[in-house]
Amino acid sequence: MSASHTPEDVHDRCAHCVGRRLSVCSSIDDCDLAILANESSRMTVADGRSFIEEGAPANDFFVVTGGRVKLFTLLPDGRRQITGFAEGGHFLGLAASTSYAFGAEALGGATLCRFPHAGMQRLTERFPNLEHRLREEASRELALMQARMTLLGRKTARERVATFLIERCQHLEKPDLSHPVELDLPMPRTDIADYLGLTIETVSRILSAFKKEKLISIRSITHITLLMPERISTIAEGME
Amino acid sequence: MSASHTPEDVHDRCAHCVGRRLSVCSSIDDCDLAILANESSRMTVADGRSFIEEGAPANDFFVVTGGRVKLFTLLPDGRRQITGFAEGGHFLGLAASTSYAFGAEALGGATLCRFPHAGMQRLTERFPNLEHRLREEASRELALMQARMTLLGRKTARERVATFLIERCQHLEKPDLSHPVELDLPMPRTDIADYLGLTIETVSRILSAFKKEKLISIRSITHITLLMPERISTIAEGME
DNA sequence: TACCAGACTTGATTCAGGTCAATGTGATGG
DNA sequence: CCATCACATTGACCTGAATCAAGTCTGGTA
Repeated sequence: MSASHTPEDVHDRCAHCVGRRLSVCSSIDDCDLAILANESSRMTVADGRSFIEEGAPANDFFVVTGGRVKLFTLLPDGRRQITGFAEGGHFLGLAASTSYAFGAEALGGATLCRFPHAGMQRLTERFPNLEHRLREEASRELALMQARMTLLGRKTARERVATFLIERCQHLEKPDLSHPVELDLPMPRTDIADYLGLTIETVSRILSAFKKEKLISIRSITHITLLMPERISTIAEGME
Repeated sequence: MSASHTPEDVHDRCAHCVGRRLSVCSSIDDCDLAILANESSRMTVADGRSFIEEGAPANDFFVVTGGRVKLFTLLPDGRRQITGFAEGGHFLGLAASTSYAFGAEALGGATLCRFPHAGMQRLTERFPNLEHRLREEASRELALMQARMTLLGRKTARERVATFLIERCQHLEKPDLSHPVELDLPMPRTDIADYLGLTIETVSRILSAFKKEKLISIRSITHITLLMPERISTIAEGME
């Protein structure tokens, strides 16, 4: 235990963390939380600041404990593919062997919990269930990526934007497509475009088209209401 | 031990399998091979036959022990995205929660080793290292998918085809881009197109263009020689 | 040897989405 | 309250890849 924390402090840090509810940390018993806390450290990242460099040696895992981050890969000439957005509870760093396969930066400020690989290994040795939980996390991510590859390889711009809107719905606590849904889109259009493999102009045009078709209403740049979520979902699946 | 196999048989089945060298099975000691064999069963799949149905309950893992398979997802109207090709040693089935996130079928005939989830769980309980190995496998796959998303979202047709050719090189035993490389492309153009998010016409045209530019020579439909692998690699990275 | 079917290539044309260029909007600070 | 700046929208035009439509090649078979 460090000089700056009593065991109580350390225990509490993990006990009240979103990761405790949502992430891999749930596989550790209350009584062992101090061990978990001792292998991890908190950090905050300011808006737009990068905390994982693509290609850098992969030394840490991260859990997003607050705010949002974006994950991306770059081509040498600067073209960017955003491979995902992550928020509270999301586990980061599995897509890496010796070096990270992606970069990551905060989207409007984020807090993270960092687990050095060595510490994580001590944890998995002590709590075998954690290793299983990590694999589950990787599996979930793999399944998502299958869908995203289909989006990028085979869907039209309209279908991509519709899929994005529906995805956002499903990140809400009670996803329900049978009634209008209010969405907050915290990322700029550039990020949406780079996530969907489109340009900002195309994203903008399609949102405008959806508005004209009364599928959505745009209350402000970040605040969109899906008026007919089920129709949008149909478009998203390419069945329109 | 079953009626049809002596323990020796069972042991040998795993001992001489490519999975033993290349796949997750390498995390189990020689002396325990019989246990591994007892939790798995061999199967062969004829060319074009499907053995994983997208959306079906995920009950098994598979190791490719011979031949090749293709993995894909479908849209309701039949558009297809091939998410990967797998050959000897490849572990399949991690991209699934309760149901498979992808379909799989043999490409020119394949042999597989099937591990029911229940049996795999018994194995991971007995051999904790195996669970770690599964996670590594998932991480490797995740890293590959990052690159594939960038290809599908941000690369031009020319860059995609070049990337595909270079990827094929790297599947050879001694990848070396400093000299001409002979490649065998066992998949039809349709599969290449569905893998790259293009049409067969575009794939065909670009291969023809590469031929005209003396970057490759096409000895037969399946047999291509990369004359200037490093130039192709440069194109693949978008730096041409 | 000729025929056929399926896979591939090539060419002509179209079109979805990109590019380039204004214009609009809304938050911040003087 | 206006100027500024970054971001978003809209419009005109262009282009890379899709689509549509012939050919061509290959291997199997009779």
